[in-house]
Amino acid sequence: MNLMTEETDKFRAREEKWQKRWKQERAFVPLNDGSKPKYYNLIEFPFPSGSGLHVGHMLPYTGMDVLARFRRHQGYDVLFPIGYDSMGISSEKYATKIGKHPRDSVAELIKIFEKDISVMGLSFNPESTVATSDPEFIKWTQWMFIQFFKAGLAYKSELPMNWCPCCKTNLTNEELEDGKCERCHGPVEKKMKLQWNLAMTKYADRLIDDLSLVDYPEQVKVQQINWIGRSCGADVNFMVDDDVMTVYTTRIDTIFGVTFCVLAPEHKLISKWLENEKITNKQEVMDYIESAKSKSEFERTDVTKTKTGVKLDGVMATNPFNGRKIPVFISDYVLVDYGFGAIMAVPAHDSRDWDFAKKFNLDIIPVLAGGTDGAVYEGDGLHINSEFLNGMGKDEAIATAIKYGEEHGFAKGTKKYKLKDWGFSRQMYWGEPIPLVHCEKCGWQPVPESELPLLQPFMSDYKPTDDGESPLARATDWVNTTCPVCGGVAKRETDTMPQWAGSSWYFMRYIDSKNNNAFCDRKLLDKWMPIDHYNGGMEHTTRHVLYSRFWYKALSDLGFVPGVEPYKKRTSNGLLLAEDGRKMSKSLGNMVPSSDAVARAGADACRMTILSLGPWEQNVNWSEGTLSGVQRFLKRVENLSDNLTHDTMTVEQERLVNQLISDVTERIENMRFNTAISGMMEFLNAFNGGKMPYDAYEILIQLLNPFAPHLTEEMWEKLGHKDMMVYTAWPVFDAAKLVKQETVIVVSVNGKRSGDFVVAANATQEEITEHAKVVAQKKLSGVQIIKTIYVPNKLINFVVK
RNA sequence: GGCCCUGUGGCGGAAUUGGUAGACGCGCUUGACUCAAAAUCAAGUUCUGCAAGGAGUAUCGGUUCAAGUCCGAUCAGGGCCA
Repeated sequence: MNLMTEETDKFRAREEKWQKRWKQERAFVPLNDGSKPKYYNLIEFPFPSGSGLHVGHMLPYTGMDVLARFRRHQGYDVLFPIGYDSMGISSEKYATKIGKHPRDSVAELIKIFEKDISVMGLSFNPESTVATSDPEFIKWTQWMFIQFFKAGLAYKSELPMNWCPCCKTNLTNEELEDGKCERCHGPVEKKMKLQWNLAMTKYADRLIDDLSLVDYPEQVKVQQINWIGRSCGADVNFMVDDDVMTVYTTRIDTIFGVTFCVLAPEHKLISKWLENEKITNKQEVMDYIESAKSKSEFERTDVTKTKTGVKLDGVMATNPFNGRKIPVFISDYVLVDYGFGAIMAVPAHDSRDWDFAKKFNLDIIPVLAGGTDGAVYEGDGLHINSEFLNGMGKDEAIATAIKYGEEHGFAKGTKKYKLKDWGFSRQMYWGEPIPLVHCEKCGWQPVPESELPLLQPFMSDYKPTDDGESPLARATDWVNTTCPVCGGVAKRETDTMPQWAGSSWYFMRYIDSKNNNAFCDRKLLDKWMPIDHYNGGMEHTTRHVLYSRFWYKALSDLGFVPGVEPYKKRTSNGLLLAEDGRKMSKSLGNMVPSSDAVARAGADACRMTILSLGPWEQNVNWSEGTLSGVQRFLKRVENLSDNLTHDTMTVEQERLVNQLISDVTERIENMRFNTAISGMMEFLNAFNGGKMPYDAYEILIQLLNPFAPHLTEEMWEKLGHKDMMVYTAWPVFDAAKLVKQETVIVVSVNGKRSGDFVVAANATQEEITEHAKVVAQKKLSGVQIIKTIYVPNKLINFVVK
């Protein structure tokens, strides 16, 4: 590729000059004096990892930097911060790999990251940086947890957790990929352990309903709604002799078609029935339970696999609606932590139940009209074989059945969610210790606020233990403490918080990063929240974004933050892949480190290349060709500064300038950076071979500034301006000057193009029609014009026969 | 299996509400400059055809005066979920 290496040195020297000046004049520090409206522009902060920053990391930073600079030109007081998500499993793993303590490896990595970021000319506020591993930051993360604990949102419960024997830690469902550990890709086992939860499901309805208050891409909203998985259904109590067996169903209207029930292998009633010898095929049942343990949720609910299960001999349930006795099975396709871990099966109208009934030779009773014999029918139809529901449609039958069940006390209408409470315990060293102590007399008590932050003890060996306990459990001096209430003997909680804890509120610390008395001054929160624009990866839609929305709502209910939503607007960028179309990675050797690209072509060229590659939301491939094309463009812009005229602009030149302002403004606003750049290239091409009027050039430089801030500052200075470009007002266009003097009219016959002609913009329709007939003469001879369609300033179409 | 997205030259990609398909960039071809090359500048570059013309936005069908754009089916690729 033909990069101009001798030019690059010049570019680089200039870039350093301006970066230094921006820093000296605190150009990117918000004024915070109320003289301008605020704009909070946010990127997702990186976690410092060993592979360093490549051009892909720079994509969201650069795009949002263009917007930050654009908003400053528009007169906003802009907060555009960056920090480091330096607490959690990824930082710990990196430290382990290089054999250093995470506190040291994190500090080193942050230095490298800061350098890479600064040479790109990104306009982050250098005075508001935060790192989630800073003791001052941890203090407030822990403080917030304590508020949640006091409000009853944090509780301990025994849940089946995903135990990764390789990473020796428990993972939430969100940290699984295809049922395997997302970090080591190894298999995951189910393991029961007492752990801390945050009661996120309490907010499930609001997390769905409040989406109407925010501007997120439709796709993101849909994904969050599906993830939360709200369903309206009914709890129905089946009796098994004296035991109540409750099932959850969304189709209570099919109750008369129930021919069996299925329990999850972990269901509590099973162990009871095994103990009291109710179940007569004990060994078979126990074997099945054992085999289900090793399967992941993914395997268990895979609809394509054949159903397995065991009948519980000796157990019969009674359908409360008709008194019918039905058999009970256990099967692994029923999950213990959704609903009650128990379902009623209607084989005639559910394919999973159908498969199961066929395999075990069970009755199939159709209760909806419209099906055919010998096949499952999952469509709608009027109810049959259903006593008092006969003849009803779905909605009416559901309402009637719920009413009947409620009147008789064996069913009630309820809502259920797929969303689970947030498993908040981790068994790793490099996480915020959960700030609670357990006293025999007083139970769980929060660490007094004056003792925050509660840091982990220094441990040189912080590898997790083999038995699933946190490494902190080995630090007995630290674990043994006194009860903050009664002063008696107590033990500290040894589990730590997940990676997602710090990132759930970091954006508020940016606003007031050095405050010692509060996580953020309330007046400043009122001023800067909510975030006006938050851009980040699509992969965070159901994790980070949902967690932080929950966190914010919880703080809001406790009166600590204004409003109920943290992010007014959310956008997502695509991935920047390597030139070969694969993900950039060290091991594939296809990585383009940003520092390397800057060294070869300069920061301005690098920034514009990243944004030129394709549309914002789509995945794009890095291209060295684009890099050299952009560098050529920048060189031409610079050379043009020696080729300016002071002539007044022609009418056509004025139109081009106004059109450019209009286009670039609109395209930046809509994050269509690739076409904003190509628009400026077109503009330059329109002046090929000639001179550009001074005024036109000055506007081009202003529009180009957010993309190529260094070169444009240099040219701005060369034009004789003393002030820096950072706060110059954005150019405005005159709509009256956008009108073309002449337009090209396309002539078509029956929709097929047959020529075009140029006409004055003020020509009448009659003149145009006559002219068009001449142009299309060949195709119009010997035919009859039935209809003429005229699209003003664009096209005229003759419909002929 | 469900939900969602994408499919346009040799390549990356442009095309308000349906209204000139291929902007812009890369690459390539030719020319100028040069002993030569690089860089730069100029012209060209969807396919087919000498040309007039014809064909053309994954495939097939539909709606419309007019479809890359809207509708239906199919195929291919990707994402999220189960």
